[in-house]
Amino acid sequence: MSGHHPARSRRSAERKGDVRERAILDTCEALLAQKGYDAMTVGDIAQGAGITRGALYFYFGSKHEVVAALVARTVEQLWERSRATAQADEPRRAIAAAMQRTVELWNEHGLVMRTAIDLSLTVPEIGELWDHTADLFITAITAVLERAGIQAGTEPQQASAMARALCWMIERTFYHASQESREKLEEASATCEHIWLTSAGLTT
Amino acid sequence: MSGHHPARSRRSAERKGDVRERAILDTCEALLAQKGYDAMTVGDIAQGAGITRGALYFYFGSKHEVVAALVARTVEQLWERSRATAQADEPRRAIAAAMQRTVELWNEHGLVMRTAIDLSLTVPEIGELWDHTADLFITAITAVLERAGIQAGTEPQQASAMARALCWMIERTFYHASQESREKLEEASATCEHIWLTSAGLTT
DNA sequence: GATAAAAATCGACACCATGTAGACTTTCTG
DNA sequence: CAGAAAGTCTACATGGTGTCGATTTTTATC
Repeated sequence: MSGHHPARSRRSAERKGDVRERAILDTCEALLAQKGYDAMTVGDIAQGAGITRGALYFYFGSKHEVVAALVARTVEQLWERSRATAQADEPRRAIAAAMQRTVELWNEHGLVMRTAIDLSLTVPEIGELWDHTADLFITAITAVLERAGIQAGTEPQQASAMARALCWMIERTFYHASQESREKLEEASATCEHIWLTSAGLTT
Repeated sequence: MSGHHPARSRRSAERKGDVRERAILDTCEALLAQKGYDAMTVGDIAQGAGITRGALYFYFGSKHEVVAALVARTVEQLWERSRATAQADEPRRAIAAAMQRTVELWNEHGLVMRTAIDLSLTVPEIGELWDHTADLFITAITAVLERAGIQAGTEPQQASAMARALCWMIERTFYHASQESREKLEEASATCEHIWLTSAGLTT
């Protein structure tokens, strides 16, 4: 809109391709919601993004790469938010906060997160992304458990192993609940929080 | 070989097709282990079973149907064994027994169970099979929790919801552990058992 | 054990999605 | 404005799925 400013503003740091690339990922996300991964064809994505299949392959080498990039984009947001969250807090409070944050994550990005989980096996790159994400959560949970007095260590009944199991519990429970409704998610969250608290020995 | 017995033994209650069908499922299971679902082609399965693709389609309508039948075959074994297990027992003992049984299940059928989970989304028939299986487990866990004194009901902190979360925890934890090694599975089992016990209020 | 129906098998084909290749057009850059 | 880089297109090659009709084998029956 009416850019009457001097030369410098001409800076097109934003290549046309950057816009297209974003459009592709956006379309991919939308189609994922509409038809699911298998039914979604590369042609569909291209069409949605306003180009042909051939052009799409200029940006991504395969259907897998497209969705991997989508997962990467989403997961990076999660990481940023995780990093931004100070987690030095009293255990009970930390657990409540973590669950609250997780509900938000699944509400906002449930679709892509479910897709990431579903494709972890099929698309190695996505598998790594998701494993890394899980590790972040496991580390965080481990820290809370230890601060709550659970013995540190990797034996079956020590913090590390318990955190892993709790992480998978949350992942799977939210995976299912987020497919149903926000209410189910809230309930699932409450249940997971309760089990986490109990496991941490924080039974009131 | 030299069947000099009377007429009756001639009973071919076993159609040739029954043998083939079994061969197809066996081959499918083997290939699943070798190359995974995506890489495994219908031609591969047919070849392994000693027939051509065309012949395979006489038995099953699609690749999906083949693997769904394989899952069904496996899952029916689980159900039988579940039914055979008397579960009226003191909670602590019941939990230990259940986990023991679950380890055996995953040791024997881990591959097919993982496949079932992976394809639950893609193949509706498999999804139903697995949902039903999960329900059996959830019901069983619920019963144990209630007998251990957890309040019955479906609110977030009551037996039913907790059982669901615990079930998913076990599913996911075993899913990952069974991909690694038997030792990991044992450890995972111990961890899950510990969390289950704690959640049931049976903390020694 | 001959025979007709049913069961099983095959090979060829149509279809569709993926990914590749090369020519062409637009956009940047000096 | 000219050349390079970025972006786009159409056409094609490949490979896997599922269908079809013809054909052979098995099974039941007399």
